Amino acid sequence: MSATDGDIMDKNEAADKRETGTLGKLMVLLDIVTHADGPMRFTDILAVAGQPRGTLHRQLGHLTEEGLLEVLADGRYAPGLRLLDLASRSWARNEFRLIAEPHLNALQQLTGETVHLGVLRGASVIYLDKVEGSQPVRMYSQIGNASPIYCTGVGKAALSALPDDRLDAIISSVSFQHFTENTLTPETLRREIADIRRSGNAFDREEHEVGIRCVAAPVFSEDLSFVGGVSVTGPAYRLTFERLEEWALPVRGAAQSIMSGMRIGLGPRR
Amino acid sequence: MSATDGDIMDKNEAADKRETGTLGKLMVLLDIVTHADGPMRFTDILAVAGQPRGTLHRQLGHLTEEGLLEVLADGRYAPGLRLLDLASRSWARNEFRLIAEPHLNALQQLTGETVHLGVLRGASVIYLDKVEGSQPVRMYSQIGNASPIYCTGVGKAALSALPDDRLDAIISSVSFQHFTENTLTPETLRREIADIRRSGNAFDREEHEVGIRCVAAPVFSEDLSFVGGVSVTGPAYRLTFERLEEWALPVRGAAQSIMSGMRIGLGPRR
DNA sequence: CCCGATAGTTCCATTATTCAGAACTCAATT
DNA sequence: AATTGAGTTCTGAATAATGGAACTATCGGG
Repeated sequence: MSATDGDIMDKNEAADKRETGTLGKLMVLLDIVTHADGPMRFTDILAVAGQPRGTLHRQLGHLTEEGLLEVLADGRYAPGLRLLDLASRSWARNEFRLIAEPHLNALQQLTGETVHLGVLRGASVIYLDKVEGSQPVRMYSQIGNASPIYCTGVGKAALSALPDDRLDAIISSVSFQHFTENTLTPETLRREIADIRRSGNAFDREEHEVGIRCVAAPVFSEDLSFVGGVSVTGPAYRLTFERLEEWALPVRGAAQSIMSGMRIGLGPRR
Repeated sequence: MSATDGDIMDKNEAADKRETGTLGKLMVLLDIVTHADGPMRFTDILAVAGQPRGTLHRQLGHLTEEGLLEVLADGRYAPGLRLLDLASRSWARNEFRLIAEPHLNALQQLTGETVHLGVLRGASVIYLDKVEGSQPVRMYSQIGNASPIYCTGVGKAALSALPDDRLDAIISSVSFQHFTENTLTPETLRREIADIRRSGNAFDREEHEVGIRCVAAPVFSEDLSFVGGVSVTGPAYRLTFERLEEWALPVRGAAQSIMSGMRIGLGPRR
C-alpha cells in the first residue's frame, strides 16, 4: 500500500441512494473506525460521524457488544475480532475462490511470479486470493484489500468486461489519483479498456507503483454477477515487456479455465 | 415464537446477556449464513432464524445492501465481500499483532516450525497471526479461525492467565468434544491449568489432532484486556517430548518479549 | 483547593424504524 | 386450471433509536 493515503475518500458516497436504516448508520461508524490510521477516541469519532453524543455513544456500545469494535484500555475504539472470524469463514467457503484456486496455482507454477485473483466491488477491486512463490507471506497483506480500479491489472481487466453504461458510471464516480508518472487518467483509461476488449489482456506498466508490472485477464460470469480478473505481478526487471507478452496467453488461459469452472460449479441449480 | 421453539442452541456464543437491539438480530443472521456449509436459500434461513417472512426478507435485504451478504445468481445468500475488506483493515492495524510480529518471526527462525499467535474471545481462541516455514501458505487457513479452547496450546495457555471465576465460567459454558484419545475433559483441564500456572508452559500432546503437538505460553496484558498465547506447532515425529521441553523456554521468552512490547506500546495514553 | 476545560455517560419524552402477518406475485407441477 | 412452493410487498401496531440536556469524571493550572 502507498505510504499515506491522506484523507482521499473515493468511497461510494457518490450514488448514495438511501440509507439502510439502522444498519447503514452503524456501518458508517464501522467504516470510520476501520479506515482510521489507528484506534480512535470517542471525541474523534464524534467529530467525523455527525451524530449527537448520546446517539453515538449508544451506537458504539452496540457495535462493541457485538465484537465488531473493541474498546482498548485507554477507552479508544479499534476494529474488533469478530470481523476476523466472520471474514475467515466467508473466505474459506467462497465459491469463486475455491473454483479458481487450482488454476491460480498452475499459473504460479508456470510463471514463478505472484498470482492474484481480484473481484470488482463498487468502484474498487478486492483481492480474493494470492499465490506467491516461496517466501513466508504476510498473509492478509493483500487479501481483502480494496485497491483502485484504474491502476491495477485486475481492475482494468474487470472493467473491460462491463457494458459501457456501468463502465461510465464507475469511471465518473472515481477520483483519479496520480500514483506514478504512468498512472492513467479517465481518458487514457477509456482508450485502454478498448484495447483490453480487443486483445483480452490488461497490463499494468508501473502505473500504481514504480518498478511493479503485471499482466491480467478478465474473469466474469455470464450474468456479470462476478466480475474480476487474474493477474501475474512482479518486478519490472523480471517482467520485461517481452515477458509480459509471453505470459499474456497463459493468463488468458487461466481466466478461461476459471470461467469454465464457474459455469459448471454455479450454472445449474444445486 | 411459534410451536417449534426447542431448537439446537448449543452455539458457543449463546449465553450472552442482553441483545443489542436491531444490530443483534442482524448479526444473528450474519452468523447463520457465515456458519453454514454453503450458500443458503431464503427458506433455509427462514427455518433456522425464527423470524416472520416479511421481517427476514427486509433484514436480509439490508445486509445485502451493505455488502455483508451477497445474493448469488440463483437467489441463495452467501457472505459478502465487505467482510473481507473490513477484516483486512482490522488485521493490518491490530496493535497486538504488530507488537508480536517480530517476536513470532524470531521464534519461527529458532525452531523452524509453525508459530501461532492467538487471542481469547468468549470461549474460543481466534488466531491473530501465523508464521510458517517456507511453503506457500493457504493464508486465511488459520488466521481468524475460532478454535476450541481446551485442546489447543494457545487456548490452554490463555486460560491459565485468567482468574478462577472467569476460568470456571468459561469451562462450564463449553461443551467438550472428544477429538482424539488425548483430548482433555473439564477435570483434566483444570489440573493442567494448575500445571501451566506453575511452569509457565502449555502443551498440546495430540489432543486436537493425531500427530500434531505444540508448546505454548500465555501472553496477556496486566488488566487482562488481552488474553492469549504464542505457540510452536508441528508434527509429532519432529516435536518429540524432549524437543517440546527444549522449546518451552524460548516460547516463554517470546511471550515475555511480546508482553514487554505491549506495556510500552499500550501503557501510556498516547 | 478550586476553577474551568475537556471527555465520556445517563436520562427520557419524541419520533422514526422495525415488526408481524396476511395478501400478493411468479414459476413450476400435476 | 388448480396446486404447491418460494419469494415479495403492504399495512397499522409495537418497539427501538433518537437527540438534547443534565450529569459525572478527569485533568491542568493558578
